[in-house]
Amino acid sequence: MYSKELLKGTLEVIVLKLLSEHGKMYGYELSQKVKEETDGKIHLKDGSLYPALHKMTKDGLLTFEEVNIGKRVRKYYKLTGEGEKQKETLMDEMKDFLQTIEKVIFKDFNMLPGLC
Amino acid sequence: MYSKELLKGTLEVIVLKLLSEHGKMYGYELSQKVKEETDGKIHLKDGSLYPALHKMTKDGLLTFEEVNIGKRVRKYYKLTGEGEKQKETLMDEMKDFLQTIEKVIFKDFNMLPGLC
DNA sequence: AATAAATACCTCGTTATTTGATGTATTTTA
DNA sequence: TAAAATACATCAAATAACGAGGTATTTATT
Repeated sequence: MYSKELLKGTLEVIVLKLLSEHGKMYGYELSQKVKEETDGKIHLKDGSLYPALHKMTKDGLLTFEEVNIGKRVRKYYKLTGEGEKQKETLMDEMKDFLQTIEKVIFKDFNMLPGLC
Repeated sequence: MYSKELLKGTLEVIVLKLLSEHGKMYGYELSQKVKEETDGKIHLKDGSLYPALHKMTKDGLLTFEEVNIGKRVRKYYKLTGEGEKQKETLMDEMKDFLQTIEKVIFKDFNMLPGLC
């Protein structure tokens, strides 16, 4: 696991990206997906994820619908138009950020060839 | 400039890397160097940098010597042995982190393959 | 059948880093 | 000579993620 400070600012863009990719997902599914895709290196924890989903909904980036699964209720989230725009913005920012960090810290490596 | 959250957790590793590279540097010099190397995209601000240098010194990662330049005093910082070790640790962590973020957010990026 | 583990949501006080504001003082440039 | 750059410093405020705690259902294990 990474120091939590490093993760700051990554939660929102990760959620937006995954929802953009998969159409609709519920909270628990998002956390499982991220854990799976990062080999357990990134955890979207309950205490971070649910408040973030609520905030993003309040900010107009997401909407949700409740679906009954037996006696449980799942909240499926999806992007709004604004959420889609924000996804683009944050991904551009993230890409630029990764490249800048790579340059200043790893200038003698080429660790992120996919971002060229 | 990046959303300030993204920069969290990057300050320490940046300082350690630059000091490792240049032997000894003073605060103002560090901030100028980072600004220069990132085309102004990353600012180590006074309010962040000086407290961080003090903390890292307290933590045994840095030592400093004061040098008189006319009537001014510059504090030249350099890495301790522990600081060198911490540099390695944080660089490894950062590299892993960047690659993980790239994987989860930019996995389908293969635009401009000829420019790599 | 009983129990543990996994699923699925939630809240809220604590924590830690960065920032912005503010300050002092010297040296260089216009 | 005034402005800009150099060079250090402190501290209250902001804020995002976390940990701890909670409720409840479903599935797997013993």
